[in-house]
Amino acid sequence: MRLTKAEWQLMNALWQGHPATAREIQSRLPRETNWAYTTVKTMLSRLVTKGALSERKDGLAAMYSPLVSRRKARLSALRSMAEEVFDGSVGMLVHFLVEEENLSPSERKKLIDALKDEDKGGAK
Amino acid sequence: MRLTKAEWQLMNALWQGHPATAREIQSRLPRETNWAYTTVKTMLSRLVTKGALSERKDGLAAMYSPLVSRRKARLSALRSMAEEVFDGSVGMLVHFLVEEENLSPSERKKLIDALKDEDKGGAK
DNA sequence: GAATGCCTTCTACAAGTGTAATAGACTGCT
DNA sequence: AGCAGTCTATTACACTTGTAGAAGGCATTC
Repeated sequence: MRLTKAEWQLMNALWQGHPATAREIQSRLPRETNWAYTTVKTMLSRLVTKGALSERKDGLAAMYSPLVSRRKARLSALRSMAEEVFDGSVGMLVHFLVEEENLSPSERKKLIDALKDEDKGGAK
Repeated sequence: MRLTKAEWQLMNALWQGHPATAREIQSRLPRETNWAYTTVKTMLSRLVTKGALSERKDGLAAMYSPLVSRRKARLSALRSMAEEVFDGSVGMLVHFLVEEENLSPSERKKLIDALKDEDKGGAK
């Protein structure tokens, strides 16, 4: 499931709360994103076709819900990026980030803690 | 400079060593990528147009070189991803990765070391 | 019951991508 | 001189993406 930038914007809006109407979604988009209502609808339909969203009729209007969790979508995006950009190595990706991005001391601390927490989180 | 998957493959091949001819580049592509020579050429031309590569005539044949460093391309890809997928927060991206991906103990160790190395690397 | 407003589906269209065939040039052999 | 091999540039074509207008259906309200 490869999402484009525009699609991420829609999905992000959806994950914020669902089910939601096209109107609601439109209103949740980043301010810069000034899409006509029908543009939003077109995009949403395409996401439905792609299997990323479900569409349920509620009276006249359609209610949309994500069919993939944000977590899974994120994982899959990162995996693709590792694949294409970091010779398939997630480890290298992380390492690059840690080296290149200026993380704040508190962020560093949190990360170190997370890294030390070897086999805790059941959230696998 | 937004690169597509196919374009990353070309660029990766280029960064492996440059300048390089289209033939060389073609031979360095991942095995699964079975592009006709003219396909490679088309892509390369498009990358030249985009400003990602330079093309220099050497006799009949063209030699290509990257105009952006791999590092910069990677940074920019990660920034976009953070933007679109992690509410603009690189920190969140890293954290997500560290939590979700099973890094090997040795990778963890390397990362912790890198994180502790607060103000070392001049490679900023 | 005619106008207003909101929703839906259909259609459109330009730009970007993936993928390549074709045809024209030049090089080197025989 | 002519053929084989290699390059290049041009052209093509289907699919995807971004962006939206148009037209038709139902509800609300004068």
